[in-house]
Amino acid sequence: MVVTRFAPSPTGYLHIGGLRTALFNWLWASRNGGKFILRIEDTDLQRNSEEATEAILKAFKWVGMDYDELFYQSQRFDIYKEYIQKLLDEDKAYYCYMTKEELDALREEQMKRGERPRYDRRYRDFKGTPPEGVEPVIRIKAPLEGDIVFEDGVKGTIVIKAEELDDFIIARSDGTPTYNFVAAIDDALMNVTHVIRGDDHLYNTPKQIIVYRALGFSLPKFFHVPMILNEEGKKLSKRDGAMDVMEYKREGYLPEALLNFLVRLGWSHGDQEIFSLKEMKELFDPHDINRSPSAYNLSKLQWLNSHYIKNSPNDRLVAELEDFGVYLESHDRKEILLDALKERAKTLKELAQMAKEILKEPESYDEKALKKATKGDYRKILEDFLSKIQEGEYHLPVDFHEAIEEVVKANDIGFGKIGQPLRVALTGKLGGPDLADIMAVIGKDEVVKRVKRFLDYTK
RNA sequence: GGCCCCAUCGUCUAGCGGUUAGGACACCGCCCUUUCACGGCGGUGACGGGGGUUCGAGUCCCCCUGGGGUCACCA
Repeated sequence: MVVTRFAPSPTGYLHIGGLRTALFNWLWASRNGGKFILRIEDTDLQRNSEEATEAILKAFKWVGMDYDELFYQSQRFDIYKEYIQKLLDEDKAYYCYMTKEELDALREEQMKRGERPRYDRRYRDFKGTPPEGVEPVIRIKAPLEGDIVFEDGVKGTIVIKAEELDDFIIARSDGTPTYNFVAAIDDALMNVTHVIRGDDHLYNTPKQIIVYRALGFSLPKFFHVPMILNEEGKKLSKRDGAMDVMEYKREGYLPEALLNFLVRLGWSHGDQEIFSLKEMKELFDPHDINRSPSAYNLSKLQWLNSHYIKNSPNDRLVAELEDFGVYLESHDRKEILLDALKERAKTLKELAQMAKEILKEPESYDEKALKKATKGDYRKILEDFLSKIQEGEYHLPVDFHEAIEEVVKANDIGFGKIGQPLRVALTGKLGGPDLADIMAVIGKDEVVKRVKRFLDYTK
């Protein structure tokens, strides 16, 4: 069975790059009818926080990614201890009594000599009496010579010389195990078959392989996914705007748009751009992941988002808009409103803004729009229109449309002559949905009220 | 700096020795239209440079250049 996992350390929110690797793992498990594990890597008691874990779980929930199992490494220390002891017993790991200060000094000296800083293995075969008052760390015996070779599903064959590695620490002096050790143990114990992760982990892989071998575990397949760059092609950082996945929710993005955007970063399927969740699950294959890093680009995300908004049923939009302060549930013209608006919104936030601009009478009139709207005999035209609609029943867009047509005909003018002043009177600015739709949404009385107010204002 | 990875339009990418180098976003123009959008049609625009291999290289090899990653008692 295919088993994948996403293993974040809870030190902050879930960021966009993390979400993509999680997505890749999730999709691959799903495609194979396998299992997707979420594993919280909280072995460093100093750094991780419960809020961060909550934030990650919340983000998963928002995008709709479900996991089959959830683990916290902090609850598995007993297991790790057992394996550390096993390595100690088998002489594959050892206590190292070098203090942090001594290590720092060694590093500094090595740097001065132009060497690569690393532990010199001085306690590897230490048989004497340990120094007093030093709580030792435990190091693993890494191979002294040869190469560590593995096949990466994205990058191809990776060869790391043994000299590049040192006897890295598997347990801190306080007894807690470290990342490279526990990651390997858990991936093995949880029967993870495909490790898909950021390529910043490429160098951890040989270290983890050392652990696998020392314990006789069989290796999973590795896929190291290139990082996501910012729009300038540099490393993505907090300054590049939205890093937190939940920020996209706040900005009015639909989760399916975000996922669609992310799945196409570093992966493609011919010329296809739009992928439903179902299609992603059927088509995604980590073997097709690109070898080169890709840059984040907001306008593509916006395009995708507007696509998904356009294709959302109105009742979904009604529900989504409540997060943005627009409540349409009981509005009897919400279908007309939403149909007119969803064609032109890039985000839910914009959609909400546009809805508000129609539902509420304008607080002010845009200066430029005012100039354009108050040319010629706009007053007479608007007054004609007013007396026209005050006579009869006007409810549907077609009713209002007819009213406009009649005024146009009676005055022998173009549609624009009444369109512009009417639009500004109604919404305070140029641009926006069909006038007849707007009027049907707000109703005849409100139309009359707004036009009168406009006439008054421009007197 | 050592080691490693990467390199097609501005961006995401297709390409897997022989293509007028294709698509998408963005941008520009035209059409549709009461406006703004949507939509339709069209356009600008790329194989980083230099050597090889080959009858023939975006595709294979080497070098350069340029990006990126990594060198913790973090993960």
